[in-house]
Amino acid sequence: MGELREPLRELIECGLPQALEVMGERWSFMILRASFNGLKHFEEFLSELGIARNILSNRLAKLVEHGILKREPCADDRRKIEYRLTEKGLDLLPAMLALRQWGQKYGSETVVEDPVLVDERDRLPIGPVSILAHDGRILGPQDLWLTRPANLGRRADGTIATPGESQGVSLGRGDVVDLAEAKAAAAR
Amino acid sequence: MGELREPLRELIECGLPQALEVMGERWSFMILRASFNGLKHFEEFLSELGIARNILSNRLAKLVEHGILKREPCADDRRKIEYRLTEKGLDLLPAMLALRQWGQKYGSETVVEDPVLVDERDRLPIGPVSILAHDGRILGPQDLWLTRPANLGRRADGTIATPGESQGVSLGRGDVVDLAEAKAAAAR
DNA sequence: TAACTAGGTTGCGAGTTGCAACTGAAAACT
DNA sequence: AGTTTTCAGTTGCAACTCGCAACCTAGTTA
Repeated sequence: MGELREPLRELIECGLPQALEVMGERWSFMILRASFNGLKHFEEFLSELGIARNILSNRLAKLVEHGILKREPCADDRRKIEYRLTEKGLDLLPAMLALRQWGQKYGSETVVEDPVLVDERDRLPIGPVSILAHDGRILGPQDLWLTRPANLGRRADGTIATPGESQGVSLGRGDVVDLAEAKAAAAR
Repeated sequence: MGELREPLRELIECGLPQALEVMGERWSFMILRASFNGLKHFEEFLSELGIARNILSNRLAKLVEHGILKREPCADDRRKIEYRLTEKGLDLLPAMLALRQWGQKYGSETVVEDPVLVDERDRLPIGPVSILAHDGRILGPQDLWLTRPANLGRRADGTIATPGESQGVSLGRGDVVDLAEAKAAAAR
């Protein structure tokens, strides 16, 4: 594995900071979850989340500004405003579920009585949010490798994969990382 | 679909708040990513992330306290301390990747030259972080349904699935949510 | 011994957060 | 019509957190 160390460019350009700009704020994920749960109105969020009015107002405005929620006046009651998830907001579902599954796996209290997310086809609980290979295999840290776009492998049809497609994700730093080693180290 | 509305119990018990307690802090995810990138020492994080010393100190301590990183004095130089990911920390990889993929998908600048996460088997870029059904099918928002544990389906062998296993995830609120409807609404 | 390095801690100003009270418009009651 | 209630905000103020710079301490190097 060649030494691969780039001139340490700013890490601002890797997707994560952009995501955190909105979702890193203290209440954003809780509001997002409430939206996934079907809440739409200001006062609903307010009483459900126990957040301060001004913060909620501010957060909702930011989420709307970033295109995660959209703000529509209600037809039947013109005081009311509906905050609904956009496509962009719905796309945060994997991230939210991954976080929640992690929190649940390591959290102290497990409340089994709460409703459960199921596959509507067979009503069985969903599995863990997973990192998939291009062919659908589930990948763990030990299966991942960080490399330069130039060193990408070739697909069966001989075409070179481009990082942009299929959500190829940059880790943003010019270092080859052996996640398997990291995993081994974690095991002590 | 029966009306399903619980007495609005506190939402603190759903995994997400527990996750956010640590990872909701402003720099936690950036530090985590740096860890995945192989950074181990205080001064490395400091210069790489551009974070303030005191905040970094505080965040690292919290991450250690929550068992995401572990703090080990370096063998060869007893001034140095290594911060390494634990198993619990490694388990945050799907959440971090999901966030990053989202940020990259909707972010303005796409830097193609950055290194890319690949499947080490064939060196092809990884796919999107996905929500899987128990049988491995990839699920979208439209395939998900929120239900009570009592109404779970049965597996092929006739056993009733338990929410605890296979990362069944509670949304924490006693409301049945039709995510397909939400998706349709998002489309405008 | 002096200088340097790694990892913190402390003090200070600026920015955020939470709480409570107030506003202003639309709906509901009387 | 006139009062009250509801909805979604805004404003003022206290408490907390952040970022910056300076300082501190133990271990290493010259």
